[in-house]
Amino acid sequence: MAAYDQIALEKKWQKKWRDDKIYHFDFNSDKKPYSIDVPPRYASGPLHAGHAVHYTHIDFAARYKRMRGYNVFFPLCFDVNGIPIEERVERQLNITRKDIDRHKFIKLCSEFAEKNIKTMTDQFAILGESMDSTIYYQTNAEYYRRLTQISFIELYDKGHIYKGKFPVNWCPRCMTAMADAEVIYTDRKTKLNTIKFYFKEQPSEQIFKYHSIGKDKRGAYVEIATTRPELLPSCQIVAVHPTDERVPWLVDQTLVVPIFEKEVKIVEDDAVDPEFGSGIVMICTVGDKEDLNWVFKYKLPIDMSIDEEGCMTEICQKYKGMKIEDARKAVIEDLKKEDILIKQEPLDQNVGVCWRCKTPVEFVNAEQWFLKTTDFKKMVLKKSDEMNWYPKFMKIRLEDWVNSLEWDWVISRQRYFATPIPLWECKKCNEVVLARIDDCYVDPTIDKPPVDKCPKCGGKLIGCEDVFDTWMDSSISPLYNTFWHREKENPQAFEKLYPMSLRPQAHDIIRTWAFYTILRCTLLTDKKPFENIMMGGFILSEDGTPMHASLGNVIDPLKVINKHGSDAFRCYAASCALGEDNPFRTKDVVRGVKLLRKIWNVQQFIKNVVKDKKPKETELIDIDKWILTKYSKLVKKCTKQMDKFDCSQTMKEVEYFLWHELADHYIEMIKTSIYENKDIESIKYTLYTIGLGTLKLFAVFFPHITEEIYADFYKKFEAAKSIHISDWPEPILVDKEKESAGESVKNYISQVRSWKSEQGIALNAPLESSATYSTSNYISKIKPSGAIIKSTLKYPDSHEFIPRKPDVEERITKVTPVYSKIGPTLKKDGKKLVEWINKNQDEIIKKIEKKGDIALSEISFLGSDKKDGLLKKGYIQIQKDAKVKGKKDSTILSFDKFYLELKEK
RNA sequence: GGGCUUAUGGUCUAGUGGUUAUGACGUCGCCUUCACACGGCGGAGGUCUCCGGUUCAAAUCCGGAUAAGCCCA
Repeated sequence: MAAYDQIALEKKWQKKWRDDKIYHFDFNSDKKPYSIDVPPRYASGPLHAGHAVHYTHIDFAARYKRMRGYNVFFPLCFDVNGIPIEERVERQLNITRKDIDRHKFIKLCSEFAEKNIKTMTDQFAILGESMDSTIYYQTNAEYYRRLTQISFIELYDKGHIYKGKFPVNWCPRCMTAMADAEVIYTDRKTKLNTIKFYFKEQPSEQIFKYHSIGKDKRGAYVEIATTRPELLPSCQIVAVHPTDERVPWLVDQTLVVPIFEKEVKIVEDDAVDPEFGSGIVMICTVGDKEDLNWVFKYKLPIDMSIDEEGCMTEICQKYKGMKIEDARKAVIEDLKKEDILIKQEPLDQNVGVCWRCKTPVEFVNAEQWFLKTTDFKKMVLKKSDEMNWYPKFMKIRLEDWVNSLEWDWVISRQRYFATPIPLWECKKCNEVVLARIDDCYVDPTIDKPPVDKCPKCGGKLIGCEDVFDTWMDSSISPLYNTFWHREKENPQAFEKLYPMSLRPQAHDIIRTWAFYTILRCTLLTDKKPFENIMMGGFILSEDGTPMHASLGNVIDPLKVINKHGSDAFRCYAASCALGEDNPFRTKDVVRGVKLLRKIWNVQQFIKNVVKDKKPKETELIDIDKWILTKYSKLVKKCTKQMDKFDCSQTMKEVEYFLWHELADHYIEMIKTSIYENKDIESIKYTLYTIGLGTLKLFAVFFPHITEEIYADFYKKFEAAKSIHISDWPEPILVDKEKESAGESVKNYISQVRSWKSEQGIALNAPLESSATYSTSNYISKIKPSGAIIKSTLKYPDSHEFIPRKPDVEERITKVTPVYSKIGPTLKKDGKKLVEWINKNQDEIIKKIEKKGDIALSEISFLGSDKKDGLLKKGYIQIQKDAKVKGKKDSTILSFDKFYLELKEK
């Protein structure tokens, strides 16, 4: 027997596949293309087990389609722009991007990413992913960024881009916009100030019975608690929770903001925490993230109290120009003087600060570029309807997102490591000059504009320093993959490849990657970007928490693979249901190891039986027709399931078939025939066909071991040089009669085996059984396989199969109702009948033993005069005594559907 | 707070209205059998999260509750 070393054979094949270019996408092929819009892996670090599972799922689809005869486009790609990489570089070197030269910083980011790309490329190979590395891209390359820029220029020309103001996180000390990821939260002690907001008009007297509402010489007021009194000038509304008992008195009333004398309305809103302060809160533009939601919900004006330098703005009147902290002190002093401050209490607060300098983060208004999205909701929904979603419910998430859109997409970022926005602006009149499409890729911070000076006023043109949101790059991946605007490289490719066949992705980025891709690609091409979209779920850690680097619970797939092998890891991956969250289980990998060994052993058996000649189709014995029918049904089912990307179910089915139907039943049954060289041609043909077929079904999941077995045995008889470019198996035959006969033989053997086990008789011990009795129908099913039954169960050769009842006294022990028959026909009466059957057991048994059945007309409440009986109608099932008397010198055992006569010892 | 999803033996999981709920891991018992003891055969182990409803019949359909996951620019 060949030695089995999973780890060694995996290494061998990974190298060979690379050398032989097995997974090559052929641009000149006549085969139908199947193009996969692979998620470009983000280059901020190596893969963890979650990523590994996700890409393995994509690989299953790629391998399946390849075996189905498609020319599979499965690129290797990486996403290499944006904040997380910048952030990691900054943290590693403990600098900010503003500390060093812009282009030097970009280079550091790029070097950091390249290192990770190299690691991940190796990881993909080790995982056995069948990507074609000759179709490669990374999103920070000029060839890719060029397309991002061209897409922007086209969208600009179509009028979908505009410039506007939008609040952004801002560190007043570093003087820079910040991404959410750069904001960290720390606990801080601050003061909660309770302030009087006077009513504009005197409210009804009844209101004063409630808490936090008062009256002084200046009039009636409500108490509002705030930690940020310096934001009073940008207070826009005041809100209470809808269940608050004061709602009827407060909502729609007008209050006057102290000091600034601004009038604001009171609204009711779920988002108010009734436990905080007085339960009445002021909403300012814009103090924190929550305020931003209010802004869009109530369409509030974005008047800012704080500017980019952390100073108070124009609207703060006499506080204008003060630093935030100074302004707060001054406002509190003034409130005290006016007797408007009721109290100050210490408060523990969780506040967002700049990760580096720990200064509290503010929101400031910044000039931003927008891509219109709210105008295209219907278009996106229509395109998403034109795609097949797997699983379907994921589409609802996209729809809900699209329907909830309230503002357009801010596509500019004040960052460095990303695609530059390809435009220049006039210093004097703000006129925008776009780059020429032919000049892209351009970097306006280095490159000259296409015209020397402003075409409108002759002013100086300044290169745009903003860059694009990373999603601007990744959301045109279908356009890059299909050679959009790259006709020179490959003139027919776009026509041939767009829309792409499959978008695989994870469900957490539906609102980003899926949405933006559908939006942009449709705006640019009028067609949907892909036909099918497959959503992977999350891989949780062993303890059930989601796997995140920050939680410290990530599992390194290479550690698992070094110990158990990639195929075993892929077995775990295959067991993860599509679209659902799956906890990682080392146990499941170990189970994979067992399955692989089983596959290996079964295949060794087949090889030893079939030997060195490919078996020809021949006259088949019953048992072969049985297993071939089951196998053919398996192939059909697997094909159907794989078409729906249901890998977990497919692997389960193949595994069950191989391990139980084939190994435990079929092989056990035919062993003696092989040793005795009986029916050998039929068996060889069956073993070869099913051996190769199941190996192919498994090849999608376990590329290494299947290739090894294929190369070692089947390849010399088959055309394909690798199992992975061989054809997906076809059903061989479906013979319902023989299938049912085979099932009877299987059940017969398994029942007698169980009985032997119960009796403590070794399974291979001889059993002195002289005859099997049953109905002629049953006997005709199992008798042709009599030799197999005898040899498997170790009966003597003289054992007979007799088509009649043995000479026994039968006794009915129980009559049970058959609900599936009674219910649908009798409906409400069915309940009574069931009750009656269970109550009158003895009577029913007696009658049946006497007359054979009970007529429905005998059961009074049914009111039936029909002659049909309970048994005839199938309303009841009879259970018989397991122990029956036999003839002299013998015992007769009763099994389900047959009797077995044993010689008395 | 909103949307979507999930809840099944100790653990993970299949389950498509039909009453005895699938399989794996673990566990217990038996069996060296010539592909495999990392194997085979068998057993024990379940109020199908909870509360209502629809139905002759609900793990399954509907409503509500609870808990968990993802997303909410």
